[in-house]
Amino acid sequence: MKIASWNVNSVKVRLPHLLDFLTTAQPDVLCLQETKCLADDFPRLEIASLGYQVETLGQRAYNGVALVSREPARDLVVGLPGAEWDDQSRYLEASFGAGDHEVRVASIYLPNGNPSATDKFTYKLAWMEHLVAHAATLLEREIPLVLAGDYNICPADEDVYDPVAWRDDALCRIESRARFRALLNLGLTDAYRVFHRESHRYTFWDYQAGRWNRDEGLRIDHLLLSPQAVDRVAACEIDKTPRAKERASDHTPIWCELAI
DNA sequence: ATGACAGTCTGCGACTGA
Repeated sequence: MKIASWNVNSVKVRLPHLLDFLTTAQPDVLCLQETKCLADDFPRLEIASLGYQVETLGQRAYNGVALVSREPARDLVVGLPGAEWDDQSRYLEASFGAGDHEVRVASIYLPNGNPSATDKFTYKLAWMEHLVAHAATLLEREIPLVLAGDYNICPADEDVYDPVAWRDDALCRIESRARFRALLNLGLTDAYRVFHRESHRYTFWDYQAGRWNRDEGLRIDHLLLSPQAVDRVAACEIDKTPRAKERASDHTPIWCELAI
């Protein structure tokens, strides 16, 4: 089972690239973030024509997450449990497959948190603490679990093109990294680092200042795996193809293959 | 260098993002 994650920065604008990715990469489940549209406006027909169905939590103009899948999603959880005060569309979770083939998947759009001297940073940290608590609950199920999404966290300096310049940014602050490590300390594994030890591998490149052409980016999109998922993971790659296209998202997809 | 991004709608400038 191939599970991918991609912050598309508007699903309407990115629809041609999205259809292209579904056709070429053939994921079984694709987690989307920053869809930026209401559920009623989601381009379901075009996606359905490729044999995929959609579950989404959307809002106007900002945020928005979705699960695009070949099989129907089961036991949907809409919004981050325990964070019912959050009115932003940032979390969607469901099961795919049945019995020994069941995988629980979440599409996560974690708050950015900048500027880090404001309540936006407080909101990010609070949101992360709820995510840690919920992840602990999910891990008790002892099933394959993939927490996929735009975490807006660079786990280490090697995940940043210029760690000194980014040191005080909400994506790199020690408070943000500590909470990301709290997820790992629960027993979750960063799927990309199972297969790749190289520094300077990115999933995001800012639109400004020629960051893409200079390969100056950030690794902020992650697939976190439960022990039962790590036992089955066969590959994890960042697909840079979509980022190179005209009118691209500033993020590019990351995917993993589970032997399920 | 009076610059150099992209998306949305409160819409032709402001807000948000990373």
